[in-house]
Amino acid sequence: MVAPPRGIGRKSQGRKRIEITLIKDPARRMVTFSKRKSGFFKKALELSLLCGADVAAVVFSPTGRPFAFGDPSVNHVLRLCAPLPAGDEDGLGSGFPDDATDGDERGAVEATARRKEVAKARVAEEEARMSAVGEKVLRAAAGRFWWEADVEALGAEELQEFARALRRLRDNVQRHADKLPPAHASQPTTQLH
Amino acid sequence: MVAPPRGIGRKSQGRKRIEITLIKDPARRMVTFSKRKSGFFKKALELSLLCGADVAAVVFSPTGRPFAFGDPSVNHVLRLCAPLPAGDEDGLGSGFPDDATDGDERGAVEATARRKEVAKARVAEEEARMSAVGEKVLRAAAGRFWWEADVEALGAEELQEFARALRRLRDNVQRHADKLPPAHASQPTTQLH
DNA sequence: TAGTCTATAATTAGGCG
DNA sequence: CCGCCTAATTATAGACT
Repeated sequence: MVAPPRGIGRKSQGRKRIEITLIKDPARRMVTFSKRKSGFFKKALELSLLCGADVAAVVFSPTGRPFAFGDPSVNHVLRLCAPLPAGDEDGLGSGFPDDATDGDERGAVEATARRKEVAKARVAEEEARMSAVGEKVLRAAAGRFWWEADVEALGAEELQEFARALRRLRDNVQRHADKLPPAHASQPTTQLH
Repeated sequence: MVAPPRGIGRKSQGRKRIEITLIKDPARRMVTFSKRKSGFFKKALELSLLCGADVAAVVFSPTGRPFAFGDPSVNHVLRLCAPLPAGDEDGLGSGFPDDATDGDERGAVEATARRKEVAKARVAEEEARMSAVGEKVLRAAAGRFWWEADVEALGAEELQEFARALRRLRDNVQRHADKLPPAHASQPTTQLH
């Protein structure tokens, strides 16, 4: 625009702080979604370029539209998650919209079956492993509360895993503690659909 | 060199601009990766919270280590891509647990290395999952382990106390971790040699 | 629904412990 | 690797187009 508005010429108050909670107004929510989706994918791209990391991201808009980003491609990255012996469905490679600038693609169906299984297997193994550490901690806490467990009973590696888990959990708790106070307004992370 | 103002030394020169291209120095690259990965996942979380969108992201570090974020969970989001037809599609089953077979697209040596990384992946995924505030898959902790506590179900006061206990335990763990022999605890990244 | 613009909030490069 | 700190770079909420 050539001539900036005069009179009440307050062009912008600049960015305002907003609390990270579901935006009620659908319209504003979509605008924010659109902007942040762009920023999100941009971050994904920078991460892959700067660090040479493989990155894949899938996001469903509030209205259910799928968007995806992948470097080298979503399928490529997801394939890395599944070192499956059977290459039976090698013909996939196209199911996902591999660009951030798309919006109306469907049909990641073929590749999904595989991803689903892999994810399931991973979760199972991961839980088994963690439960091992968890049980050891509980054993070390015999009679007391788990948070009073005898840490010295853990090995170096277990200790590290344990510490990581704790840090994560603690941050998680902290995060919720900050925005819970408001009487009864808080709501679960996601509940759409 | 220009003599810096004597007296109190400047602690930092502040952020410097960098061009978005592969960072040569491995060490620096990993540092950047860690920081940006955090930021990236945080953006993913905010996007899901603000817009009630389902988001899933998988990232492989420069060393091949996998990290994932998912709200409500990676599996949940990916599942949205496949309405899972009535027909049986769970036939795969083989999973990847012990089938040493990997995508030999990278050679035997690297394959072995990757296997070790995959073992580590359990923890990474666990962390990512816990960081996803809306995690509902593991939510029904009835009979689960404390480390997957349903944070959202806690009241404000309980939350504070919980966080306090957590912090205390974490410090305790950290304290012991420092005393442990530098066996293999000092190299969390687990190089693939 | 997607660009533009502005002022400000948020992220983060580089250093240190 | 994690956390903290500082200062500069980015990302963006809000308002329009």
